[in-house]
Amino acid sequence: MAVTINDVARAAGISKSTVSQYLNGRFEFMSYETRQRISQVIAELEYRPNALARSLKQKKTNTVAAVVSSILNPFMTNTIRGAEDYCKENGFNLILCNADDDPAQELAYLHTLASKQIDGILISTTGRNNEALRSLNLSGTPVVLFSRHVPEIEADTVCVDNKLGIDLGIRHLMAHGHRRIAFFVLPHSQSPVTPRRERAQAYCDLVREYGLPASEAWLVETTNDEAILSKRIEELLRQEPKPTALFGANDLMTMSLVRVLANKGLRIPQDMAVLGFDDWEWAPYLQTPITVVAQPSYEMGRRAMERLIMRIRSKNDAMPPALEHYEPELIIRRSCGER
Amino acid sequence: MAVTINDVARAAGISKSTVSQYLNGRFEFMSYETRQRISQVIAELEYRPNALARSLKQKKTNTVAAVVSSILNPFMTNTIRGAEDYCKENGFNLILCNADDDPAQELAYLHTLASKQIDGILISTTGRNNEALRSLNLSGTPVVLFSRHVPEIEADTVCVDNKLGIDLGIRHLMAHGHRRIAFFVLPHSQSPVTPRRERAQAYCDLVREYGLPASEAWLVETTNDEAILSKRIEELLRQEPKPTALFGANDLMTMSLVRVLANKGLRIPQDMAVLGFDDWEWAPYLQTPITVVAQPSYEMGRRAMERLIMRIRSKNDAMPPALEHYEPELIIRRSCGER
DNA sequence: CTGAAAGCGCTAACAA
DNA sequence: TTGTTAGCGCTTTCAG
Repeated sequence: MAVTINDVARAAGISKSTVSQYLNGRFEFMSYETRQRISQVIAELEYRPNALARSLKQKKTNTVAAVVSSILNPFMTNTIRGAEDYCKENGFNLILCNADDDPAQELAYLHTLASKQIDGILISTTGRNNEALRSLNLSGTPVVLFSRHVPEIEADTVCVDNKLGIDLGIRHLMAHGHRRIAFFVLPHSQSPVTPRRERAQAYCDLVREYGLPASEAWLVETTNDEAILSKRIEELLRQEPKPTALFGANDLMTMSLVRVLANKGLRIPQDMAVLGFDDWEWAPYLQTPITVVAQPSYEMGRRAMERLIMRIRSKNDAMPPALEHYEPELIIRRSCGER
Repeated sequence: MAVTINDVARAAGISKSTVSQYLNGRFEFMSYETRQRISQVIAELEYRPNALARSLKQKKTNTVAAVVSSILNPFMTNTIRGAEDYCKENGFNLILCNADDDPAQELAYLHTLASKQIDGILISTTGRNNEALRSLNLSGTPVVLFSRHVPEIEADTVCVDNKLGIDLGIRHLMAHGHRRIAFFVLPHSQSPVTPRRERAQAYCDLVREYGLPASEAWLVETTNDEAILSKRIEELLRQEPKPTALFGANDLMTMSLVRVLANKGLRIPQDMAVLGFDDWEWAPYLQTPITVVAQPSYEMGRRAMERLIMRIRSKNDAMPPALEHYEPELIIRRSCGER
C-alpha cells in the first residue's frame, strides 16, 4: 500500500494539515524544526503526494493536452516540441493525443481529456467538433487552436499566413521560368479545414493574378497515399501541355510527391520541378534537395502554448480571442532548378 | 461549474449510488425505466464522470505511460505506434514522456507518473534509475523494459538480438568485398545502456572471428552531433589504411553519418560504403538508398505493451519476468555497393 | 431494485 | 504555530 499524507503526519507526530502546508510551500507559520522533521520523514518514507487527490480537491491538474492531426507530420512534431518546451519551463505536464484527422477520434479524446480534468487544450482540429470545443472553452477549459483557424470557435489561434506562403512559392517558381504549375492539396472542398482551403484559393487567385496558364486539372485534390498519388500524376502527365512544376500543399503531400517521382524515375528538377509547403528534416539531403516554403513551427508551438497557459492562469477571463499570423519563409534548395 | 453525479441523481430523482451502478454497467438490479431515465438525463446534462474522483476511489487510472529516450528516433516512434495501437484496442490511455536520455529527466518523469497513479510504465531506460524502477515494479506499478535490457531490474523486457544484427551487417559488408569496417557508436564504456555495449562487443568479436583487419581507431565512440562526427570522420580518413565502410550503431547515428558524408561531398558507396542499424522512413529515398539492419519495431512496441497490460490485469502476480528477443532483418538497398 | 453512509488522499478555512 | 473539520466526486458495502 502506498504511503499517504497520514502516514507522514503520524511518523512525524503532527497533524496532516501541517504536512499539507509543507507540501504546498506555506512555511511561514511553521517552526523550523517541524519543517525539518517533515522533510526528513518524507525522504525516509519516500512519500509522493497523490496527484489525483490533490487535483480533485484543487480543481486543477497542472496538465494540458495537445491534440494533433498526425504525429507523422514533421510540421506537427516541431510544433509539439515548441509547446513541450514551454510547458516544461512552466511546470505543466503535456499529454499528447494523436487524433489522426478523424473527427470521431478527436471527439473521443476531447471527452476523455475533459473527464481527466485537464487544464487546457491545444488543438489542430478537424473542424468537425466545433460545438464541443466551444463548450469546453466556455465552461472553463481554455482551448487554443493552432495551424487551423475556425472562425466559429472564439478562441486564440496561432497560424501561418497561407496566402503569403503560396505567393512566395509561386513567385519563386516563376523566377525559374515555370509557368505551368500544378498544385497538390488534400480534398478540401467540403472539408472545414482552413489551411488547405486558403492555400488552394491562394493558388487559384495568384495564378490568375500573375496571368499564368491555368487548368482545372492542375489543381489536384488528392490524398497523399502514394498509390493514388501516382495515378493522379500519370493522368496529369498524359495531357498536353503538361505542368513543369508540382507544388505540394503540405509536408506529407510533398514527401509523397518526391517519392512517387523517384519511383517513376523522374528527375527533379530536370524532368519536373518540385516545391513544398512546410520544411522537413530530410528535405536538404534527398537526391535533389527540396525547396520549400517553411513555417516557423517551433515558435508557433511555443507561442500557442504560451497563450494557452496564460489563459489558464488568468482563468480565461474576458480578454477577446486573438488571431495571430506568422510569416512563412522561402528556403531555396535545388528542386526548382539551379540559380 | 461542471455537472456531477449528484446533479444527475437529483435530475433523475434517484440516489447517486444508483447512478454510479449505471455508470459501471451494473444494470442487473435496476429497473428498465430507471436505466432509461438515467441515460436520458446524462445525455441532457452532458454529464461526464470525473475520472480523477473515480480513479482516486478505484485505485486505477486506466492510463499507462511510455518513457522513451528520444522522439526524434524513428525506431522509438515506430515502437510507440505499436504500443499506442495496443493500448487503444484495450481501452487504455497512453501518456508519452520524452526523457531525452537524461537520467534526471527520466527520474522526474517516474516521480510525476507515480504521483499521477499511472497503472504501468513502458520504458527504454537510461539505466541510471534502476532502484526507482525496481521499487515501482515491486510496489504495484508494473514496469516493462523495451529496447534496453537491464539485468538488475527484474521486469519483462522486449529487445532485439543485437549480436545477430551486427553479424548480418558485417557479413553483408564482407559479401561486398569490404574488410576494413569502422563502427560508429555512442559512448558506451561507462554507460549502463546495453544495446550499444552489446553491439560494440559484437562488432569486436565478429571482426576477430572473421579475421578482418582491426584497429582501435575503427571502433568510433562518438555522439551523433554532426560537427563532432565530421571531425571524427576526418581523423579516420587521415590514417592509412582507411576503412572502406562505416557501420552506424543506430538510426540517429547512421542518419548523421549520411549527412556528414553528403556535406563532405563523399559519394556512397563509391567513396565510402554505409550500413545502418535500424531502418527509417527516408532511408530508401536518399541520394543512395541506405542498406540497414532493421528491428521489427512496431511489433516490439505492441508486444511490450501487451505484456505490460497483462501484468496490470494480473496485478503483477508471481509470474517470473520474461526476456524476449526479436530477430533483426537485413534490408538491402544500395549503400554497400551494387550487386 | 434503491438509498444511506463511509471513505479514497488531499486541501483549506477556521479554531485553538 | 498547529490541529479540527468539512468536503472534492466518485464507488461500494450494507440495509431496506
